Amino acid sequence: MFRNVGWSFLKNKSTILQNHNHIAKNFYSISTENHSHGGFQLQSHFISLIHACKTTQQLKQVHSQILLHNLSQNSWVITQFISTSSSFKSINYSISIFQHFLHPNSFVFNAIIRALSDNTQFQNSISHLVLMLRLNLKPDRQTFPFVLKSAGALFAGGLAGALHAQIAILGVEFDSFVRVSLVDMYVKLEMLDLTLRVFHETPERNKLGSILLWNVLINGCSRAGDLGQASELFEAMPERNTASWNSLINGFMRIRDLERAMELFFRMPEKNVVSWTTMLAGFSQNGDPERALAMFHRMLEEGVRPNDHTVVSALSACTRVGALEAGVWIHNYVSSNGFRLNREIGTALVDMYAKCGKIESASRVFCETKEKNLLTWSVMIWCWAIHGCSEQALQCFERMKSTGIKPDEVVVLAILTACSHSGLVDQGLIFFNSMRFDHLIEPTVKHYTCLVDLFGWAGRLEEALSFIESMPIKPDFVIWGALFCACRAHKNIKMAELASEKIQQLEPRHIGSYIFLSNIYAAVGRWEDVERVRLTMKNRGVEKDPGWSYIEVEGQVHSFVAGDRGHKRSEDIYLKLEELVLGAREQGYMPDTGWVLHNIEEEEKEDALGSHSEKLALAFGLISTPPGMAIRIVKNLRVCGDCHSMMKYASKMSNREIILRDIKRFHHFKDGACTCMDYW
DNA sequence: ATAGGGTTAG
Repeated sequence: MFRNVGWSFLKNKSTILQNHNHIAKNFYSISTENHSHGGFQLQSHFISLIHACKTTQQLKQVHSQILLHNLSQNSWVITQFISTSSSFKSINYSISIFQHFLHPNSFVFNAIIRALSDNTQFQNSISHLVLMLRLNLKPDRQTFPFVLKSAGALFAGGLAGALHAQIAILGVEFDSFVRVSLVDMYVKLEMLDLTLRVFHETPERNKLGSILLWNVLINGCSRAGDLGQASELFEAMPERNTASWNSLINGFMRIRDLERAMELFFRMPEKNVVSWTTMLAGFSQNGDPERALAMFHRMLEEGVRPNDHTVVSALSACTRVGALEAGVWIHNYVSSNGFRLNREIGTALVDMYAKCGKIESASRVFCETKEKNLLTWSVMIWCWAIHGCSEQALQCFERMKSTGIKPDEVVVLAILTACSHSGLVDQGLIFFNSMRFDHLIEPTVKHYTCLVDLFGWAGRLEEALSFIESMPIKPDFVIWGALFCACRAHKNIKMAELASEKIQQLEPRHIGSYIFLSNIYAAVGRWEDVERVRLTMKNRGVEKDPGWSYIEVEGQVHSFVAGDRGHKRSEDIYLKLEELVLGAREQGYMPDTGWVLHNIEEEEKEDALGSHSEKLALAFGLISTPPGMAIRIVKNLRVCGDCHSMMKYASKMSNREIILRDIKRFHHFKDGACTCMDYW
């Protein structure tokens, strides 16, 4: 009878309460909590049984015994049960046990609130605090740390004050655990002034043992980018541990001060896996994936075992530079060192393979990854999209929806991108409208840009323009840039000039606007206008984006900038390049000087077009890999049109596949053609 | 007689 009484919390809370009161009146006397000596022994016996369980399977066997021995209403046993199944990530099992418990006391509530918080059901954990208060049960010092963690994780700023007040009312404000959690919640909510206020109100703050409080605070200052204050606190604190150092290092990494971060890292007395991971992730995020990977190998040499975070960060570094071999090495390392292919690692591997040009391997790992969330699906769909595989992207999207996952604005953006790369105008419009009206997602400027690409690719320029003009939000320079690219591809100079004007109004110092304008003049051979733009740009001192290309050869990543002569095989590279140009000319290649503005400074020093970073990487790839082997190049900007054309010739002449990733998409060159169909 | 807080990632 007891077992059949379930609580469905989320559906109707007032029914729950009526249920509870009814049950309380009628069945309280049959409570099986047993205070006799024999009952205590039985209870202890089951608690040790629960603690001995290693899997949910075993736990379920103990559960059936608990039911047989009439202990399913014993709060001591049930508390242990909830915590243990939660630690096995079987949160639904924890919830079910809780729901079959008729008169939960504060211990049982604390257990479920903690379990929900530990299993990222933050909203639900707060709902249980509310329920607890409704049942007139007093939350205590054991309740709040988890509730506060949930509020921080939910970024629920509106809750902060109410929880703080409740804590004060219940008189647990100065419990050290509650205190740390309170400070940490304000940190997560990015309320630095309140964080500091709570810290300064803490009487114990200068005593030994308050290290956590200081660490949380240093982390808060680091997140807020106030490294001056973080450093001061670090110096002033009564004692330090590895986490203190780690938090400060992370802060310097966040403000891109690699030197200070490194200095601290080398100076710290003891490094743990977090220290190494923080450095690795910091290098990777600050555009130095090579040093990031070096960190990974160094930590292995030092015998530090990486954890999931480390692996994800290392894979992300590979992804940035297209280091396929390094990525495969990490994949092997993970498989043979007892790492589980969980959601985080699975997603990172999918991203790595796809962005290194191995879309089939990405798809395989995606299938092997059993735990998928919205992010996992988004990454896969996004990858199909940038590879121009719109059919797979659309299929994947439908499969995602059929598993019950609701699309968000990011995944819709991926789908629209897929449509625009394949000219699926009508299909794209259907998704766009479905996003707004079925899923009630408000489109962002990025979605509108995608639609402009969509019309543009299909050559429907008038529709693209009227679409921009009818947008409910103000068009930015990126969207005009999209229109501009469409005009260039379809040689509509009048509309291109309009777009270019808009771009220059919105972003007068942005190099893109000059490049755009120069490109369009070059496309129709108005060379004096090209020169005029170049001079304007020079006079205004517009800085160029440094363009670089990466290529991995034998597990080693080589990077090139335009006009680069720093590589040790530089001479051979330029010889090969000359040979390529000559060969291509015989086949009809003409240097497309409309693209020189990409590297205006080098133009003065070098033969600008001829030494773009992607061409150097290509030449190096050709001379340093065996014939027939595919060449993979990663470029940080959009590939230049002249290089794009050269790649086509090169793929034909060398009889090789060239896989080039630029900032926007993948280009697969084969037999003189590219999968992007010359529109990107 | 039940029990707990911070640092790294996509």
